[in-house]
Amino acid sequence: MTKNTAIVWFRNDLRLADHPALTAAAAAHEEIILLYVLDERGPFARRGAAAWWLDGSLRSLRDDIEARGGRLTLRRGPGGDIVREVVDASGARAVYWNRRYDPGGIEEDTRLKADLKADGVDVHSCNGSLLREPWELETTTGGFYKVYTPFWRSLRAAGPARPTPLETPQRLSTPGRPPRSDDLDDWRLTPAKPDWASGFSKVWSPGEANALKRLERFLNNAVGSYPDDRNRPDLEGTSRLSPHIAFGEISPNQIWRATMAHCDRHDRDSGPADKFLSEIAWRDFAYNLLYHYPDIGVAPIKEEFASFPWRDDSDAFAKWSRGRTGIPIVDAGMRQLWHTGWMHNRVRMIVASFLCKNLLVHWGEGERWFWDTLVDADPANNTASWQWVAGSGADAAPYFRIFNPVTQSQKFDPSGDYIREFVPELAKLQSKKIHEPWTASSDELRAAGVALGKNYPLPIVDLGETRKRALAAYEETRAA
DNA sequence: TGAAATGTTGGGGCG
DNA sequence: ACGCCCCAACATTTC
Repeated sequence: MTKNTAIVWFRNDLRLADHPALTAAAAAHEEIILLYVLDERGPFARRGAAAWWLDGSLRSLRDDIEARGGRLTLRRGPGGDIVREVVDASGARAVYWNRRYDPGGIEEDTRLKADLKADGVDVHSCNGSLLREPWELETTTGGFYKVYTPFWRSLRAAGPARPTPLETPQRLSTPGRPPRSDDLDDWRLTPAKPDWASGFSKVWSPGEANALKRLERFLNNAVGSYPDDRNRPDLEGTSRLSPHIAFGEISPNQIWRATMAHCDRHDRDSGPADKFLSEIAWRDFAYNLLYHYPDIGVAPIKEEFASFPWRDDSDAFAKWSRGRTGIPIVDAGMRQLWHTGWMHNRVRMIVASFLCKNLLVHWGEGERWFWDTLVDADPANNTASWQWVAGSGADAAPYFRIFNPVTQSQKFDPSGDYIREFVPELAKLQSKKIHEPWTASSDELRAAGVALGKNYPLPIVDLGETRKRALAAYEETRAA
């Protein structure tokens, strides 16, 4: 008869180390079906830039599984239905997965779990992607945290749920007749005709092994200066782990332990480690918010924003999304996003503030653009961060906190080298003028080969006027 | 994880 | 020597 077989359903946890669902399944079952389902439904389906990453991540996972004697089964369709099919076809007695926290994912997992249990199939759901589950950390009054700083204090005191990361299973035994699998090439996750991802592979290497290398490199080279350099888009001051984390090629738990161990050995004070881990913890905080505010992706947390006078301005949005606003730091960020699938976090705040406040375009427009163009698109981070910038989120920046993109640019890209990299038409301008080329003299512009309105746009809005307009709009909704 | 407006202080030029 | 003004530089408040 059939052996004691289990299914491990991979989702945003494309790794073999520190994978609680896999470890539990491997410990209890002779044979494991390792399943990934490409599900194109819902607001958080992988597409665009993230689909490019998914392709690389799955290739890496497949190779790592095969190196351990297993097989990765690839299927396409509604996730729950496909898992059900594979259970029925294989006679598997149990299904293991690491939890999701978005409302659609929770609903699907809950229904599937009930269905399978009713038919005598065991289901085990695990925490594979958070330091602590959203229901684990409570305020002293028994509620969930809505403000980051106390959340972080609580999480830091608690530490991650698993004291040490789980080992990679040495041997993965797949049934002799494994389930039918799609061919990854047939999914065509990478672009062909206009290959907009040609720049991605120069910057990124998806996969679990590369995630670990990236972490190692960051710890050895940059974590010490992280508190100073993390806001500098012109430097390699950040870990650039975000896409690896978003696809679960590495867990926050692994990052926590490795960072602590490294800094114990190398750093007198724990300042850099603490600063870095507090940024990792923002992701946990975003999942905490997504879990407790399931409609964070569609509705403002602060209710007064329901009546905010957002503007419908497809022309301005088009210029923003393609990096043609005439504000150099904004255009540099949006072009970095388009060409590399990633944007420095400081610049994300600047371009988002510009969209929501200077252009008064609804944060949801930006959220969707980021979802399609970021390789690190994350359901919790993306929605929570956009609401944070817009001012409508929990613990959001006060609405009147409006960035001046020129000031931000001068402060965080002092030499202008970040702008020069992504807005080459301005490269010859002096550092003093590159942040606001409209203030340069006609001689300076001519010498730099810049013709405003011709080869680089004039600013599409006046920063001072739109700032006042945003404050007035906020005042309006607050009064209402 | 702001920016701008407004207020305060203190050094220096100058009559 | 003194008062006056100017204006950085810094601090506070306001949005």
